[in-house]
Amino acid sequence: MAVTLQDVAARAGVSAITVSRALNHTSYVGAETRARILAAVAELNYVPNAVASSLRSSKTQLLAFLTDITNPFWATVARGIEDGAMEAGYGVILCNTDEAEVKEARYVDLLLRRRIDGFIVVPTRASGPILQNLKRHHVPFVLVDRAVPGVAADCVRGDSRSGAEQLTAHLLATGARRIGLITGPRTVSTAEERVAGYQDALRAAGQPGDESLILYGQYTEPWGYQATQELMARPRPPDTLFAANNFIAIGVLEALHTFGLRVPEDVAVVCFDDMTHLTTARFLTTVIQPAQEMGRLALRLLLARLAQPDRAPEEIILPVALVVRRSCGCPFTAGRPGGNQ
Amino acid sequence: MAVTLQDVAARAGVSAITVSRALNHTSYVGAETRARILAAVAELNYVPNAVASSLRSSKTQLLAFLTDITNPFWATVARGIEDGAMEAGYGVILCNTDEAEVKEARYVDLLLRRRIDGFIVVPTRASGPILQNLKRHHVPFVLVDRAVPGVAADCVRGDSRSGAEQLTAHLLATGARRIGLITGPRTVSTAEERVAGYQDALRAAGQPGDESLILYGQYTEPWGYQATQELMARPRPPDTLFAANNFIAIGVLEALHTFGLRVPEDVAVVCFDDMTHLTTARFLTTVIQPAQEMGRLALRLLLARLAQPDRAPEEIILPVALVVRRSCGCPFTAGRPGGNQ
DNA sequence: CTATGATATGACAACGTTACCATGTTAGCG
DNA sequence: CGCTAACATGGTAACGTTGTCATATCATAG
Repeated sequence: MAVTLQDVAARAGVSAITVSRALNHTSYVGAETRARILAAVAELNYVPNAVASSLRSSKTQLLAFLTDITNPFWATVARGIEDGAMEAGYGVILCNTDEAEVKEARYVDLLLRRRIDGFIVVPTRASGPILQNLKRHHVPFVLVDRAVPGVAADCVRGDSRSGAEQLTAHLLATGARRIGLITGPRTVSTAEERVAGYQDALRAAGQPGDESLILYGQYTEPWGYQATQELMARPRPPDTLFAANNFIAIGVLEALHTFGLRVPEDVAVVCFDDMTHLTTARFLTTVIQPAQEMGRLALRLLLARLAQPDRAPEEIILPVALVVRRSCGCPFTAGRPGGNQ
Repeated sequence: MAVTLQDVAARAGVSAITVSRALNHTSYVGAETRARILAAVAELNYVPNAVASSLRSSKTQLLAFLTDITNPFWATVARGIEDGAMEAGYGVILCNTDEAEVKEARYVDLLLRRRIDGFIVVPTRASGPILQNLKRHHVPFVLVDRAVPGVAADCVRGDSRSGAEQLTAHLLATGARRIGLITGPRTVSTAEERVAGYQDALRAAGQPGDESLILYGQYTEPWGYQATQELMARPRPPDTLFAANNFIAIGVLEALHTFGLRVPEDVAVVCFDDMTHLTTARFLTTVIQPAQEMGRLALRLLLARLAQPDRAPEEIILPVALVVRRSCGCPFTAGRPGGNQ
């Protein structure tokens, strides 16, 4: 049915290996021969069979990115990965894990069978066993955004702690008294790091800090909504809300809206992660992480490891940027309604 | 290096084929033998090699979804596809085409080499040649959201025309006089269908309709922004803006904001496509398309075609739903600030 | 008691490519 | 002029699985 190397070879009057070499530039091939081969390829409409090639060479030239691509932040990271991968001759399989270990494990299994060359993973703390599994099978992987305790691996992440500290310090400097922090699950390192940064800033400002203002939950909109309701219903509600990621921020804004509270007049709001191309984003004071860059670097680490499997694990911590816009209600933004960015 | 069927077979004291059959439930295997095989698999940590399997059986059990996954709408469709695929034993490769034919073509090429079993594509009109290429290679595909003239294929799409008509009729019924329509590129069928629906409604209302109020462009935020600026700067600006998709809507809102115009007090805004979990969404009057359902159905069509390659092309047109919220400024929404949904 | 079909296992070859080894030709160099 | 190295091409086998054909046992039906 399908056209094979043999067919092309026959048509060009050479052997199959020569055709392979011509197409893969893997050895010398005479100029004239090459021309004849290319002609035959075009005439027969030959499409190389990567499956056979992979079997023989035990390289699939495929990488996988496991994350919740529903979140535009990760979609952007994916973009960074993809661009670089394409350039290096790799394809990328994007897998929607929904941050659920069950789906994650299932995908890893599926991809191991497919003999994927390498993984880029946005892990949770529960990913440990899954990553160990990858190690056992000697499949290289790189972590993005989050560290996993007990797993030494290449990793690219933003400086959550410092970012949260900057954000909190800014709030304190411009008059915030009680800052509610709505963060993600304890199983995710960034959730705790952002808490740590928040506490760093309070400590530096000589404030005691009220433990009850810190709510752990999920990195989701419903959690932002629910936590806001809870915080604002208290006898002494916070005057400022710090959402630990973009989805939480959306829930926060929504909840405040239903309460009839204005931002920033009644309550100031800030968040972590940006949501480029979302109206709310141009309004929110936030800490921006270089998403695309993150992807690009993760890919670079993975390629490096593919080339040299036994190199020492490398951890890249990317600087983050505080972007002050209107939602925190501070006076510094007067005159630039759209915020910068 | 890696454990193979042979190794497992040796350990279990049977032949390789028996192991294959035991694992794939593809023929009779004695209960005791199966147990021994499964034990051997576990002890040796055997992971089947799908590459070899694919080569032999000429089925990869892989599907691809080509679209701009950066758009949450498509990410949701992807979810629908994935869920069903997983269930049917297929993996899905998500590919970010950015709606650019160059990337689309490159991916198709890549995936044809990999002998993907089938494609689900969100095409543009320029996709014609690419789809013809798929046909030439007898690789099944299904279109989503958009028809491509001259290409007979399975297709799932929303009823854009009717949706746009409903939306426009609602606006006219509640007092809109001049409705600016900011739509996508002429190369995308939905962009024109939404225009057609808009015109249907005007005609039905006995209104002449002002051609200059219809602006074709891109399905992107910058275009929404730019088009809004242009429309609102005119001597007789529209009193209502109809954004033909979610990204455009975001640009529209942003532009109005920089103009200092309030929604809906100064200008009413409606759009097509929903943005679940976005604050702006709960505020916008919109036409909702069942994204996840769309994906699920597209997958079902593809599976049907895989099972029976020569069946007649099927086109599924999904009903869409008008959801009235606050942004259109009509009185019907009084008392439900959050809108429904 | 034999025919029939369900049960259970195996041998062999093939899928389409590339790794490895081999061979020959030509050009350059001492 | 013989020797090395770059250039050019081919043969054979192997990657790990499964399609196809073959064989054997056993129970049940006629």
